Amino acid sequence: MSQRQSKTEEAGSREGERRRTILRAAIDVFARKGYHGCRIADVAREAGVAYGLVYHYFKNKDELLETVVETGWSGFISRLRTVVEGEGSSLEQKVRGIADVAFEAYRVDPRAVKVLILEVARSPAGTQIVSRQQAFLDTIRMAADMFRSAQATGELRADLDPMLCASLLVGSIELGLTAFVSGLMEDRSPEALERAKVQIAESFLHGVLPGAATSAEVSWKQERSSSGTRPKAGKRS
Amino acid sequence: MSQRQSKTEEAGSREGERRRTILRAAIDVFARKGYHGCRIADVAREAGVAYGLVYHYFKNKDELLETVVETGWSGFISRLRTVVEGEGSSLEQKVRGIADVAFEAYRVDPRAVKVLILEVARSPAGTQIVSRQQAFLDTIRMAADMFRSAQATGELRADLDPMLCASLLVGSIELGLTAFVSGLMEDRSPEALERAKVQIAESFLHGVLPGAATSAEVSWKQERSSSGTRPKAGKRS
Amino acid sequence: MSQRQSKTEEAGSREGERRRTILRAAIDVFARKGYHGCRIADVAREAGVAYGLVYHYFKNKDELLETVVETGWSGFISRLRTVVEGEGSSLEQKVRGIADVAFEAYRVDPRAVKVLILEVARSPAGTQIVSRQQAFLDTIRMAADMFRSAQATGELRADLDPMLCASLLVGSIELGLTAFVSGLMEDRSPEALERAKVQIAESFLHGVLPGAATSAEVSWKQERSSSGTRPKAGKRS
Amino acid sequence: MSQRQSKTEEAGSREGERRRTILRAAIDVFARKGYHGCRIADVAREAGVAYGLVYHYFKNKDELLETVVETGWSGFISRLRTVVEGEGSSLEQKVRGIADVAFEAYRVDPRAVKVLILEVARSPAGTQIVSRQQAFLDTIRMAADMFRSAQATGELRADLDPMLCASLLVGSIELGLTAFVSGLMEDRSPEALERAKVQIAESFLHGVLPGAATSAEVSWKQERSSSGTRPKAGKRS
DNA sequence: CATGAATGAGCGTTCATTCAT
DNA sequence: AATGAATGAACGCTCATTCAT
Repeated sequence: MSQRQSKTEEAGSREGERRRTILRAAIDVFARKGYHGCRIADVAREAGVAYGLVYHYFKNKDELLETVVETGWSGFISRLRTVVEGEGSSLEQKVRGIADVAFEAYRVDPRAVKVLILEVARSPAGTQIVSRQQAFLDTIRMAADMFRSAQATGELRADLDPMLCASLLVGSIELGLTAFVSGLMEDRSPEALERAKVQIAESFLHGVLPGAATSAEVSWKQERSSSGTRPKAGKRS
Repeated sequence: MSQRQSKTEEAGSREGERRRTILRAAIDVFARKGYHGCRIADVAREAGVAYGLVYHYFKNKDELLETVVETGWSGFISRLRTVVEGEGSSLEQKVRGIADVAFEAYRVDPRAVKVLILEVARSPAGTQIVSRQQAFLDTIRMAADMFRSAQATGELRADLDPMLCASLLVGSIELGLTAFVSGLMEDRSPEALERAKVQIAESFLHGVLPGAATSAEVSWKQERSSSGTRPKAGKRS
Repeated sequence: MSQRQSKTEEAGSREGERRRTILRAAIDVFARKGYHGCRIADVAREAGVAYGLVYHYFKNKDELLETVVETGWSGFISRLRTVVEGEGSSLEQKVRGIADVAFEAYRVDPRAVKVLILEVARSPAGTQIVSRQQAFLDTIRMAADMFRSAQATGELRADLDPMLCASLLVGSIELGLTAFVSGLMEDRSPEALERAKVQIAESFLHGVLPGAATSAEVSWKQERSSSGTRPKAGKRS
Repeated sequence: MSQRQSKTEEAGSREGERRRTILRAAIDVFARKGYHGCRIADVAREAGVAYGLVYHYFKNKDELLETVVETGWSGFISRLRTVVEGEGSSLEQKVRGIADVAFEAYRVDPRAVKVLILEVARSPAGTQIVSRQQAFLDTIRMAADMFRSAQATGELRADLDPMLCASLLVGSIELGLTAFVSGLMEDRSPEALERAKVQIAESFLHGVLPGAATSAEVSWKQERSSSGTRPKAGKRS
């Protein structure tokens, strides 16, 4: 930001570059072979740096994963929080916002999402360093709080368990993304992603909201039912 | 059951007993520490047998997991298939049946379900022996087929992607179970499980079915709002 | 020898049969895969008996080899001793007799010879149980004694080291046999073996005897140049 | 040799130094306890390096032996080839040259020769990696070719099998060396070695050459009978 | 900072040997 | 005698981590 940076800052940015290279390599390798299935050497090779350099920037293999997770997760969480805490927006908008954030994260960096899903979301409690395990659960809790508040304002049916609603939403989104990650969905175009996002959000809302139809439902149904060739997607004819 | 068993059966059952003991121990240990986080010694200790005996019954650590998975999965899948292929039952019934099977499996053997979820459903493709990875995807595909057929008969809205519907259903159930597995749900009583199951199925159906209310919805809502003792659950044989 | 055998002897012979079966299997397996390269299970399978039975007849794996060696070697050594100590026979006759014994042993049981050569003749001193190592060296020493005596009677040139003579003879015979064992000699017919035996003996005698030609040399040369049917071999009982 | 070495050479020699240290240790340990009788830990301890370093330089235990063999054997074979293909030298000279090479190799590094003899020359075919088994057989084949050529020029009697001649020569030399390796020969002084070498070569030549006496025989006999360091066998004064 | 050689604990697997039946 | 399940020490190999340069 300032015109001149101190030496430390310059070094920091240069150092940061290396650090980021390694982090990037770690994400790719973790996504490809999994945390347990790869060696530090794989990360170093992928990053094009010397073996030992990884240990200059990261205390150990675990911290490497920890950092990958925190980096990826913190951005995700903060964006999520912005959506969830958004004053003046309805539950509907918030739910759609959550789906937006998740699918956008996947669009921007699918491999990072894969790592977050595979290595963070699940994996035995015993092995887990607290922060990792917590990260994922916190997301669900955050959503649960949102649903609890919505119940207080009457936006959500009172007979539903907020924690379960959160699990359903997150589970739907996660397995929706997993369908792409795993190759179950053959069409991985941006349009297909967009459609999936909408279906997930609308189905969920439809399932849990008190009223019959959501406000966005009309346009959604119209869009979907009017033509078979997606006249509006435009991009890839 | 019969008064006398043939020698083969006796021997078979005796040998099978040990084998099953080890398998059981493997499930518990895998559930507790994860496949990568445990050693063969842990399994042996848990089973109360000598180190080498594990290798008498299983070729190696991987085959041990493979067997755990196949054993647990095959029963699950066959029960699932029975539900999905059930002639004369509506989509609604099938969806509820799927939730029944999944939650019943969890009720009977939560640790086995945990292993199946953690070690099978996800984990890097590279490491995976085909059968493992496939097992989970096949489940989703089976559900997708079910939804495709339902679209043909008009039971499911034509504007939904069947594969995505399958992902949503499976994802909802899986994360619902994960909420219990991970401890997010504090109340793990049979009643709480039952409630969760119903909520998941109904929310999903609500979300994707063409009509406004499902046939079970009235009683469901009543049940929920009137008492916590499930006066009507009835189903469970 | 007697008309009736005691129970013990009968049992002994039945027991001996099993024992011999296992021993035979051990020889074959050792010959095929080597002592270190095979497991007790291999021997048991080859013999068609149960795993544990091997341990009824032999204390451990090492004793099994020990027994193979002693059995095979003792007969060989005693036949050798008969030849070497033969009163009234010349050095020439003794040397030819040694070659006879060795090649006959190979003709009768090539695999046993292979084991003796591979597992006994050589192998690091440290590992060796005394008897094994000694067996082979004793053979050489026996031959050395023979040569020493022959020097005393003037049958062998005085300027040769008897121990070395023994090594040469044994080495020639052994590598001659190895040529067959290893497949270097393509023609493994009895005639080819016979010819090899003669060449080895004659070349050795030629090389170390004082005189120009050995007494058998004329007939040998004639035999070689005239016909392949060994008109004179005669010896073989 | 040059005053300055390039960095690469320095590094190469430093890395090579460690590698050679381990190789040296492997030779010594293999010679002492045999390939099967020693553990990697023994090699590491002998070399004075950490366990894992062995695996830094060699892929596995087998490659370690393979390298020992190839290193030792290649030099031996190439020297042998020089002798065998030597233009203008007679069969006599070549045979003596072969003995020279073999005994010189033993003089320079008896333990390496021991390993080559024990672990390479013999050992069950199944276990053998091709190169090992082949190495030894190639040596015999090389000698066989030499003898075949000698027959064509009349230097060797036509009635002898060249392959067998090769086996005899190699066998004589090998067991001659074995006599030293195994301790059968008590006197292992350079002079004793020299005498053994001469006796082996002369006896062999005597045995297979067409003429009565070899050209070197006179001097050989004189040397043996005249010299003051052992007037007449006299055992070990 | 950068490199990669060096270290050694950890773990999967083998297999000789014992033992209950 | 015969069987094969049970035992556990032994050992090869991996790989996270440290260290000298």
